[in-house]
Amino acid sequence: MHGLASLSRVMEDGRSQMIGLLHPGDFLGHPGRQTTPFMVDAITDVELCGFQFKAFDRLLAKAPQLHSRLMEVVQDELDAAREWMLLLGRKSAREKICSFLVYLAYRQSKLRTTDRFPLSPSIIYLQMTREQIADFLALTLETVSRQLSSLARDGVTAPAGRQTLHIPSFRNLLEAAGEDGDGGVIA
Amino acid sequence: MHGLASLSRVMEDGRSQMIGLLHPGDFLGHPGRQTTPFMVDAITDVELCGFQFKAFDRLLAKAPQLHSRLMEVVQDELDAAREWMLLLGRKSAREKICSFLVYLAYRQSKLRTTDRFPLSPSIIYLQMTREQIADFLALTLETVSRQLSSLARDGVTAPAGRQTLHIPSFRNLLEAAGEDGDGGVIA
DNA sequence: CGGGCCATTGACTTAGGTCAATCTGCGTGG
DNA sequence: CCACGCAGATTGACCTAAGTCAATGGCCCG
Repeated sequence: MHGLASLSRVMEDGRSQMIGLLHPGDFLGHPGRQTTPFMVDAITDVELCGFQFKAFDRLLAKAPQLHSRLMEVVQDELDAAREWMLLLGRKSAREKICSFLVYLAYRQSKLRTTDRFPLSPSIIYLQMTREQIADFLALTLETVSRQLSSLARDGVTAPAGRQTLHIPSFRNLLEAAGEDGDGGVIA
Repeated sequence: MHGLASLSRVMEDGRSQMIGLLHPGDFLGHPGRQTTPFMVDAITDVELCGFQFKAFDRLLAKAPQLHSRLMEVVQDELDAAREWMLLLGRKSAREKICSFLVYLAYRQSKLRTTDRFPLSPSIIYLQMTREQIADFLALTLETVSRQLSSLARDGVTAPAGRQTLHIPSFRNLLEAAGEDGDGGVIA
C-alpha cells in the first residue's frame, strides 16, 4: 500500500541479485503457493495488505474472472523479468542506469508501459541507496555513482539532492537507455 | 512435441539476449494473449501442437482446474526467469556455462528441479552452436569455447564430439556452477 | 577432394570491478 | 544551536575478466 520493497536472490557466497521491486499495488507471493523462493527486503517503511489463503481461495471460486486477472498480473511480471534479462545480459552500465530511471519514471507516474510519453513533471525519486541500485542492475555502487555523475555532466539528468533527479528531456533519457521506441520498457 | 526452440529479445542495434529455451512439453505463448513480445527461433527441426483460441477458452470454461494448472506453468516460468537473472547478473563465465549444463541435464532427464541427484547416464547433448549458447548466457562465442575447453582440461567434462558431453561427476559440475545445494537450479 | 561452417586458439583492448582516500550531508547529543 | 560522527556518496588509481579482432583448424556434405 505504501513504501518500496525489493525481491532478491542471494548466493551462498554472498553475491546477490535483485530480481524486482515491489511498488504500491504490486503482489507479493502468488496464489496457490505458500512461499516465494526469494528474499524480500523493505527499502522504505512499508505498509502492506494481506489475504488469508482460504478466504482468497473461496473468493477465487466464486469469482472466476479473478483468475484471468491474476494470470494477467503474473504474465506481466514474467514479461518484465524477461525484459530485465536483456538489460542484465546486454546493456552497458550507462544504458542500465538510464533504463532504470525510465522504469522508475513509469512506476512513479502510474502509467502502463504501453502509453509512452509524456512524463510531465519529470521528477524521479530514487528512494534507494547506490548500493541497492547496483544490486538491481548488477553493477557495483561505484559504477552507479560514476554513471550518475556522468549523466549529470552530460545534462541528461539534473540532480536535486542525492535522491532526486530532474529530467530535462525524457526523449534523451530513453535514447541513452538504448530503448528502441517500441515496447522496450519494463512494465 | 519434438525439437528445441529459443525465445529471445532483440535490440534495434542487433544485440540480442535469449530469454529461454522451449523444450518438448513447454508452452509457447500464454492463454488470453494473442502474441508473445519476443522472437522465437527453431534451433533444431521442430514439431509443435497448436490450440485454437476459442476452443481452448471453451475448454477452460468447462475445466476450471485447468486454470490453476496454467497458473503453475506461468509461475514456474517466472521463477526460472528470475533464477536466470541471478546467472546473468552475478555469475562468472565458467559458472554460467556450468549452470547451463546443469540446466540441460535436468531438462533432458525430464526431472523436476526439486529432485536433485542423480542424473544417471550423465550425457549432455548441447544441440546448439557456441553462438547460440553465448546468446543464452550473455557471453561471446569465443568465451563459451574457451570455457568449454577449460572445463574439459580440468576434467569437469569429457567431450565426445562437438555437441555431446559426458559428465564424470555431477557433484563437481554443480559446484562449479556456483549452485548452493538447495534449489538453485533453473526449472 | 574441395569448400563452407563451426570451433578453437592467440594477442590485444577495454568496461567495469576493486581498493582506497576523501567528501557531504544530516541526525544527535551536549 | 552547533559541532561531532557516521553512513552514504564521490572520485581516483589500478587490475582483471571478458570482449574484440584475427589466424588456423577440423569436420561434414556435396
